[in-house]
Amino acid sequence: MMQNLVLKNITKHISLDENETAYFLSILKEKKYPKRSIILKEGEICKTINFVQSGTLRAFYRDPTGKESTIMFAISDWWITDMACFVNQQPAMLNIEAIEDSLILHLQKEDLDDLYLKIPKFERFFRIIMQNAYIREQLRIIQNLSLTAEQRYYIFLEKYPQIAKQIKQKQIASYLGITPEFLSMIRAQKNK
Amino acid sequence: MMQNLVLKNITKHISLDENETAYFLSILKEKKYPKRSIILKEGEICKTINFVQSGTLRAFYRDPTGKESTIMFAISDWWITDMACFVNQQPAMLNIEAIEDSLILHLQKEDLDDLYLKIPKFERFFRIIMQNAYIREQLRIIQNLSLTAEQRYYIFLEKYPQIAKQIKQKQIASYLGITPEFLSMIRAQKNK
DNA sequence: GCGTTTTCTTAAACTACATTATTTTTTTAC
DNA sequence: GTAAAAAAATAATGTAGTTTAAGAAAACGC
Repeated sequence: MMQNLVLKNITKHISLDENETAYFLSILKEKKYPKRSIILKEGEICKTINFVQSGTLRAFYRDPTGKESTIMFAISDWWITDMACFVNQQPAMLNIEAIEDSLILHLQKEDLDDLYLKIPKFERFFRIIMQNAYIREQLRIIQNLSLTAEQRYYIFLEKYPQIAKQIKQKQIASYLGITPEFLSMIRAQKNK
Repeated sequence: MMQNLVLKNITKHISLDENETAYFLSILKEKKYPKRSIILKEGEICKTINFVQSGTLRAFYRDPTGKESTIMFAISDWWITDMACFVNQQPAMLNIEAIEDSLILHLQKEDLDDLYLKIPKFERFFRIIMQNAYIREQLRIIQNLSLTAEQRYYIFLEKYPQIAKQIKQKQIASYLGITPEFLSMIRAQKNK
């Protein structure tokens, strides 16, 4: 079960033989996180990139006044980390929390660096993962610059119906960059 | 000269032998773009990823009302394309224009796909390029969500002083997601 | 070098969204 | 199941940034 999902994720982009599969699985560390627990806390060094086997995670930035901005959600079959912190092994800007009970596979920085050398196909795999992440973030920037909050809300609902079902409205609001009160107003409009 | 800059850019992350270098250079196509000329037009298929050897490019989205949002600038030593369009060979969302006379090296999609197979080290190279792009875009999202326009303006000036010197204020405004009039107000404040 | 076009500035009126406060609804903890 | 806590809704007031318009400054084309 554990193997299946992450291997299926990998083999969307590269194929692995038995040895490679065994080696890759051997460097993953599985860990359970109950709802509301913390996977990464700002200021800590982010040692792992994380695959969500089940559950839901949320990455958010907390500004000096305490205001939270949700940077991304990750559900089953997604990879998530504070990439800046992970790559450069610097203190994390982001917090990552479980918003449902979650089962996470951790891949350590050193193990990933080794993996790139031992099985260079993983360069390809993560090249594609990074490429997709870049494309996603750039599209989000375009939308944040050119659309109203209301338009962004309905696009979010369409694009991530699964996630929308699982999370609080205030978390959607903090992803859209608006207050929960204003999101409430947007939703009230709909029924006019 | 041409070789030097792009090779220097590549060898920051991977090393190439003579044959590899020659092959890589052979698939690049150099082209001059005078100021105000168009490298990519929305709706076209984006066939190349582009290295700026000299000059300055701007990628922007034009919404249905004609309002422009600048997505990125690229100066000497940067890679730029409409990545979503390039990767999936779909019609471009973005326009890319030269805002100075520019000398560009084009790398075609098919040639890059071949390159990944012939010299897999380039998977690593572009993995790192994509990773950095992702990190940059994510930081921009964090800043757009958590900072005021004024704060974003001064961060832009600090982070990209080179670019700031070369471009029009209205282009900075459209990168920050504000009107040129409001940027003028911000700048006027400073002198109080 | 000069007329034309584009960019920048200033200012008044406007709007999308924030803030604060109160009430209602939903979720959580035991 | 129930009390307490958190989330959502509603509404009044406030503000960061927009719009429109007009004049001044800078850049451009020939």
